[in-house]
Amino acid sequence: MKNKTCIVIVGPTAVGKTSFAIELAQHFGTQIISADSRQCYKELNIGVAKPSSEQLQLVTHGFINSHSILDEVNAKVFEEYSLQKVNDIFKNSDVAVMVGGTGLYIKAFCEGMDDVPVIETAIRESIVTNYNNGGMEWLRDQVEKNDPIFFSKGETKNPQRMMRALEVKFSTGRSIFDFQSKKIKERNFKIIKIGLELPKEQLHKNINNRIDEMMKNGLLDEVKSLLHFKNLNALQTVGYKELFDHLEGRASLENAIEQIKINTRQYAKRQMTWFKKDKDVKWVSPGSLIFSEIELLFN
RNA sequence: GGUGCGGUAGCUCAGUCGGUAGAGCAAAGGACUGAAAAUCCUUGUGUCGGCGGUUCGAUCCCGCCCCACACCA
Repeated sequence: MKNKTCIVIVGPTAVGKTSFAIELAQHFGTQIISADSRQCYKELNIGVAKPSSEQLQLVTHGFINSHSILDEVNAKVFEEYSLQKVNDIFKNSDVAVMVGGTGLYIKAFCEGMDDVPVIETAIRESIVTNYNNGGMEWLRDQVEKNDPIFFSKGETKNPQRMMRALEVKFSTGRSIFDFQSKKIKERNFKIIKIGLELPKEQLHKNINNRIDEMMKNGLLDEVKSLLHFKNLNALQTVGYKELFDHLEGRASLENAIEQIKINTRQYAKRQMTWFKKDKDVKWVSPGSLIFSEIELLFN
């Protein structure tokens, strides 16, 4: 019998996850683990809608400001980080709260990633360089030659997936599909998933308001200070990439802001596509759920 | 008032040497096990500005009108 429970709060950006999770954590007297692929970077603040310093003082948050944009962060890193963190929390509490919008990270935490050996950076870099020079033609050619299994079953129009397949093949001699067991890892605690949902019009209103707020709070200055790092993976981020375009003369400020709003809506849509597929999620509208109802879900 | 250039999908525009039309973006839906706020896939009927004329047939040619922009007066 599992006597520990992690409540996982999911939902699209700007739906109200942060404050909901804080209230929940306070109610249970516990801590929060963020599951957000951008809020973990200490250099990114306004544009990633990080909890305020006041909020961070109310409840201890893991995976917030825990990494640098220079670090390599990915789903596997998150799995290891979050499992350790949740077990720390369980030493003092029966309940932990996870909140975030990065579906893959939450999946990694709940179900685990298959173990693939770490790839040498030299291998990865040479693939990226070759792809930049040779394009999709080179990539498809290499995948067809080196990993026919992936070539027949994988996404052969998706450069990121193909590069991943290639680096695994070059590094281990095996197809990435060999490593993918599709087995769900057993966790020694119970997981409850709650999805926050709003009507689309309301969500879009929240998104627009939030972005206008970010601009008032100085997002442009924050982005300016990060211009040198624009090629880092951590800065392939909505709110930053569009303002880089503006700072480098490819877009007016007005158009850049409009583009942030569009890209954020599209991001929210992708998040909903991901979370709606997860049948374990219990959907509620923010503010409508009483904590005692959540306790009922424990059994 | 005159001349010129336009008026085609929500937006920007292409096109049909006359046989009722298509790209990009947006939008909608979806996928996604080490970049995931990333990456990728699928989906295009719209009085082709209005009214007439020519024609078997007009969004395309002709006439008039309306609207926008530019220049000249």
